[in-house]
Amino acid sequence: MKKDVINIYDIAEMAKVSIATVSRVVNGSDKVSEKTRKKVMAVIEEVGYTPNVFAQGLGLNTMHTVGIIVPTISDLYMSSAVYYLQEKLRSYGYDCILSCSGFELDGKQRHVNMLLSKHVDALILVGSTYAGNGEHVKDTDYIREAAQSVPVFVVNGNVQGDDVYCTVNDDVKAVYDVTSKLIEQGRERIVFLTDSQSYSAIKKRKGYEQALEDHDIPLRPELEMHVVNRMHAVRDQLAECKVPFDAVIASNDEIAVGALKYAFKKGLMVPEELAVVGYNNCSIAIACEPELTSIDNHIEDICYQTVDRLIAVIEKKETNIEHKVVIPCELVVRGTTEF
Amino acid sequence: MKKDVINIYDIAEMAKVSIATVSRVVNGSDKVSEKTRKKVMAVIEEVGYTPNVFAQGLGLNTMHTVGIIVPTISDLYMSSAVYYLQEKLRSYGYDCILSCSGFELDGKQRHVNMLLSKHVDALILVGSTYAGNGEHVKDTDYIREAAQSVPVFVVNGNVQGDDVYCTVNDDVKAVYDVTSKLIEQGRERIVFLTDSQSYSAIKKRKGYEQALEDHDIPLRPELEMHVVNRMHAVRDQLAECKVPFDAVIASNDEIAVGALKYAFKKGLMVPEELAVVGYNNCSIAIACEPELTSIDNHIEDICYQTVDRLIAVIEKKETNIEHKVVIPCELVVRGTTEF
DNA sequence: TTGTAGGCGTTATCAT
DNA sequence: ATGATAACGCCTACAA
Repeated sequence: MKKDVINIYDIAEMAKVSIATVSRVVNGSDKVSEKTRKKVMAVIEEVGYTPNVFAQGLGLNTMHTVGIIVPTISDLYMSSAVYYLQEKLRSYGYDCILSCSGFELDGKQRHVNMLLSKHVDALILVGSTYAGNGEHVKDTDYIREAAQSVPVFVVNGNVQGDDVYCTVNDDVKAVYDVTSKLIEQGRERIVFLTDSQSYSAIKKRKGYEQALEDHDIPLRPELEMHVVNRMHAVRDQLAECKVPFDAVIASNDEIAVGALKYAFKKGLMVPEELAVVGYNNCSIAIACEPELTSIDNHIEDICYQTVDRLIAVIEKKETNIEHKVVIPCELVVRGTTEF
Repeated sequence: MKKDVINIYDIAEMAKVSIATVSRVVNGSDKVSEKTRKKVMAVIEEVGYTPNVFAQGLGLNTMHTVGIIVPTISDLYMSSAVYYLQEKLRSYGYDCILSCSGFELDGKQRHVNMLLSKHVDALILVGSTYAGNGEHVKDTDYIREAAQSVPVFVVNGNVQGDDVYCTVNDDVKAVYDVTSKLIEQGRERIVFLTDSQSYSAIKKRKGYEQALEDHDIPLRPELEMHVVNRMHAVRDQLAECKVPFDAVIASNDEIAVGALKYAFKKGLMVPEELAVVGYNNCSIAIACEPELTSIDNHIEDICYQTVDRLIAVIEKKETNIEHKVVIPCELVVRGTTEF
């Protein structure tokens, strides 16, 4: 019982004009008399004609679609990023094909190629995992290669290359500032927790280390811990830490809540005996008690910035688009610190 | 610096065969001699040829793409559903176009039509919001209309119609069972909290009311509260409740955590003085303290069921596909109840 | 202002 | 087993 698909010839016939004229009307050309336009529009409205996107795509080699790749969408940070991206893209008339690549290089490459073969107009990679860890430049070669076909935009990661555009947070400063605040309140044994070696994790660590140095506090390797991104795992890993500590800075809110659970289990007062700072300011930050002080990365701004530049590149063919835009973070103070 | 796009004619020329033969090789036809196949494949590999999807789409009228519509992706329930859906679809060689429609009828209709005009092979609507509230059958007419063009699959919602397929949870039973358990432990004043009038909210309420009735406990309208889906709002709304209560069943985990925050503010012991049960068993359920007893809806199963049937319908043209599949829920017991 | 015709890259139906 | 050719539906010079 499929609806009969009607095409431009049908409209042309019904309106007693040529298909060229119908095409002009549909595409808003000004070379059509008002009278014919009205006539054609009437027919189009009546039968509810929409141009066949495949045929359009074939000729123009674009379907007004951009590919969005995330490691996983099942994560509050990623999903809100995708939300803002697709909302903004849609406002410009673009659809998004979503693809979850996982965290492995192999998967990333495969998914990039799959989307390229779909002739998307641009590619957006969401998450600092796509920026590699800075050690092996080769790990991001596939991005530069993709950018030879289509402009690539990286959200929260920095990758250098022609036609590669990045939007990142000022993570170094954000962590530097909050670490300094903790130090100035007398905390000296501050734990830094992260679950990856990604671009943004590295920046956060840098801010942490820089703040310690600038306050003449020796770095203690035991306090920089690599953890698994699950709350209970973090709690248990902290319990095994041999040295005492009085504050925790985590690279995301889940990990921070893990630290909170550690405090709860140990019977430590938060924030008096242990201060905790999270990252991303997602809804988990207000689900716990006390509620979590967290660094908000203004993901909405990042996404809008990204899409605006994307449109400028692919539609207006603007050539002087910034390759790297930095969005500031904001410290949202709640109950797990004494700020 | 775009890469030169090479097409089937180029391959044909380089391999000294006709385009028809190239097409056969690409599509794995068995009417090609092993020798020519080798020859053509060699050329294809060498130059890295991939068929133009637009041209394929134009001829076959499909691009192996399904449209997924969610009210918002920025929600743990929706995002994990989308994760499982797209993962499974991709394993079958299908891509997904994602679309966030909001909760209003108007937006839903618009987004459905937009995806239809993209000639997706099927449509998946995620969330019971698409099932209407059961009062106005007209509210789901747009779904039946869409199903005239393409099969429609509803995740967690029940809509009747030709070529409309639904996968839902056994919400009535899940809530009935947990309510009964609470009653059997001596709780008599059980609050039921929901933020919508959706299909699944209605089923949950039904389970709640049925359990009370079966245990000869009078329904109290004051205890069935409609709340805003934000933790602090729930907390404050509960604080204004005039009648006492000793248990809360919430239609999602955020709302349940709101109840937890109410207890914390009032200084009530959980679960001794107030038991709390959430729904969806998302990561928020383990972020709070005590951790939340929650009803797990096995969203992974729902999604896999959905995609399996989708493939059966659109590829194998099977005709005896179940229009409604029910997946059981599972009660995950944690610290907010005395089960 | 309007119409004609060629091209976009496949797939599929014929012949051969 | 292979090749020639007609769709598929649209856009857009170029002609009128």
